[in-house]
Amino acid sequence: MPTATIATQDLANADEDLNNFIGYNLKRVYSLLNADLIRVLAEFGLRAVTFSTLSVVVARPGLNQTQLASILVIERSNLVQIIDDLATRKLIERAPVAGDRRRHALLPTSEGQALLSRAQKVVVDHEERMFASLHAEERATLLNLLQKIRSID
Amino acid sequence: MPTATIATQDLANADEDLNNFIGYNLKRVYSLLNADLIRVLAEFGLRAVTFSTLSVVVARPGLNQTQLASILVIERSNLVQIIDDLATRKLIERAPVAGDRRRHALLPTSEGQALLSRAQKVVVDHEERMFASLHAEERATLLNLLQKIRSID
DNA sequence: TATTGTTATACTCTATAACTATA
DNA sequence: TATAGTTATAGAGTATAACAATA
Repeated sequence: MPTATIATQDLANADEDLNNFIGYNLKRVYSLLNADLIRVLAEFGLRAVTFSTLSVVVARPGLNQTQLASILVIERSNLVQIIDDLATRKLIERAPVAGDRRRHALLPTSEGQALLSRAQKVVVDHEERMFASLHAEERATLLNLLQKIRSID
Repeated sequence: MPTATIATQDLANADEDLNNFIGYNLKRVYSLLNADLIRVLAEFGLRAVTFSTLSVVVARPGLNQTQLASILVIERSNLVQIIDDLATRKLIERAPVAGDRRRHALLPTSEGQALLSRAQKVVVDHEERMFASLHAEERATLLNLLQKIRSID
């Protein structure tokens, strides 16, 4: 065996320095979650961002695109195709706003609300699976810690 | 004021449904962290993935690209340009492996080790800043919870 | 036949600049 | 002049297929 190779067992902890960083672990977890979320949302023809957008439109009907972009922290320009996607599928609609013809009030259709309801259940199941190694209190702690970090923003 | 508009104060919690999902909070935190990490690593001409790669090469000199790709969970094909980048800058080198001319043993240069040392300090500072709202025990808890979630993989 | 590194390519996500219509 | 929505575009990040060299 050549001297420059390394034993298989040593590979397990080869990223041990990185594992001390919260950010590295967070990215790895995010990648795992995201891959599974993409998979489960595909059933509904949704991506993570169209799911999020539909959620906010259902929760706050009447928002315009600038407000929505601000809430979800995405560029207005990138929101256009997201809204197009949802509107083409009749899940939301762009309604005219009285008094300002520049704006569109975004409203969910009943189909949009129904699809969101079904998708939410599947996302809850997805999280149940992904966080199976944590008990309820640990999940609550994790949620709380993440929200605390977000509070710096 | 048109009926379809919404009061400013209602915008604050417009993503309240999403905020019940750990995944949504995790993505938002990841985005915050990543933006700051990109900023601080730019000083060293590093990206997150070149920093990670350099870390593993320094920790485990002699790995080949297939092993490294497996450790970092990135495609071998995408690793090529990452290694090219680090090698061009003389931070690592591709050394021949005795007995297998297909493989390269990846070795850090002393410049690579020195740059990594300096970059690690800056990444520690970056995490210190980003997690300022958490005390030491909370940070340890967060790290532990994230590693538990990764254990399903 | 299988593996290693590589190239080419495509798709998603994200960021920026500039346009139009309206205010 | 400023704002809302839009278009175009470019840069990352990521995934897949196929190839040459070597095992």
